[in-house]
Amino acid sequence: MLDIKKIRENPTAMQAQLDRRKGGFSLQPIVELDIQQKAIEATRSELQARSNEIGKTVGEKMQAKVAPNSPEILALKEQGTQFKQQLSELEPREKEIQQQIYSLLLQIPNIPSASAPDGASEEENVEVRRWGDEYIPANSAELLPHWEIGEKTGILNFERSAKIAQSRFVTLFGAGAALERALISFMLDRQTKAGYTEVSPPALVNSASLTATGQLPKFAEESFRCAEDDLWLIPTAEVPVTNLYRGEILDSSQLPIWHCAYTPCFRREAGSAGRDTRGLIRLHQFNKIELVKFVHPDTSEEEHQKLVKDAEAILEALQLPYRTMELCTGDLGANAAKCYDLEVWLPSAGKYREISSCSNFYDFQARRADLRFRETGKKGTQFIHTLNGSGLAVGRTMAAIIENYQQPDSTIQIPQVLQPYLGREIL
RNA sequence: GGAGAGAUGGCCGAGCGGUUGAAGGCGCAGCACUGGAAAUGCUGUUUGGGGGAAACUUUAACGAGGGUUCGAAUCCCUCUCUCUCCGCCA
Repeated sequence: MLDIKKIRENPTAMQAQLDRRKGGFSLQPIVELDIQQKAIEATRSELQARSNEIGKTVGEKMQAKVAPNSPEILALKEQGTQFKQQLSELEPREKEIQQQIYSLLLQIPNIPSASAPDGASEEENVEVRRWGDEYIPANSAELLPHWEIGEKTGILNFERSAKIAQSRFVTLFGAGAALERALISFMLDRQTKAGYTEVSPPALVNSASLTATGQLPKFAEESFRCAEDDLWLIPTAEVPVTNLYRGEILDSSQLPIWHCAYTPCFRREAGSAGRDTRGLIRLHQFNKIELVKFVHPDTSEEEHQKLVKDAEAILEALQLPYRTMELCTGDLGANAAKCYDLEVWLPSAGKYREISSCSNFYDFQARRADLRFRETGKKGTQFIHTLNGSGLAVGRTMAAIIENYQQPDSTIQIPQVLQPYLGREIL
């Protein structure tokens, strides 16, 4: 959520920054409602002051043993009733306008960081680095996509999963299931060593949580919902973990807080019919290790760079070729101010595919989540900066391993760092 | 799921219709005392909105939302959460 004060103070500058996104978001209606709201508030507050005064006076008279039904008191009561009547017209109007402002604000995306590159679409994302050798075998006919290898070796099963659930679900068998478990352990071990505190949060969250991180109201159709209970299946651990400190005021000495979490993630993939229908790339349920940071605003740029490094470290340890892309304003998610995507090399497709998205939200989520901190010993509060990134998506990592480590005989070599976890070298 | 109890400031805890943003204690910060500390004493110590350069001022908030009243932390209703007992169940 954007800062209404900043919008009020400098609407044109804010609008110009917002327009770097395209999409035609207008602050104008908010500005107008805000003016109305302030006018009503001034009147209401004045009326309330006078009404409070009467209440006080009556109290004083009663203490002084003035008879409750004396003309003096009755006159005051009458006045009070009149104020109350006036207030009862103003109050609902003010609330209504406040509600309108709030719901409009909830729909406005974040202002892109000054350093985010301008651009219209993903075409204009900027490659910041590339690591490892793209695996292109001499005889590319031998090269199989991961789902074919997976089905051949029996470690992935999509058909039976469709029977028990729907399409876009997978069941892992035997060494496949073990490989996933190994990856989860490896990633968590690695990130805990890097300084993140592991948490294991609920996988169902309420609407308030989804609103705080920015999935609601705009992306309701992307999440699975348990309507009876006002609970939703989490689309990412970002939601429960970021909400951990919602509504709290932390002390600056507690910052930064770094968490990593392994959770299943659930997405309806409503807008992606026909895309990535095979394999592990786009499932309704997948596992992910998420990194979430709560930091002092002064350090958030630096913390962001470190977070990207922590995600990249996993790919490097697994010896998977990748590139790091900085998203342009046209491809930036609605909540992010700045974002790097890590893309892993998938030989069967002959291209890089997103495997981690590392975002800095600045105070956008914190404002929605009322997530503040106080500088030790000082007065007043500020909003925390929140950041997160995948470290990494487990299914996509499996796909990348299967494809990049496939042997001519359709077996899969196990990356060295995973061998201690699996107790084998070949799968 | 049934029955009961409860939710107050960073924490503990009083208040149960009248000038209470809220006694008291703890904690924390500053000052005094001290060679330094402990102990002691004094002072301060919630947040949001509006106005103001500031001092300050006004308004709101005692789990959340409604209601009664001139006036609500205190009374009524709904919801959420916590605890105890019973039932059910991984």
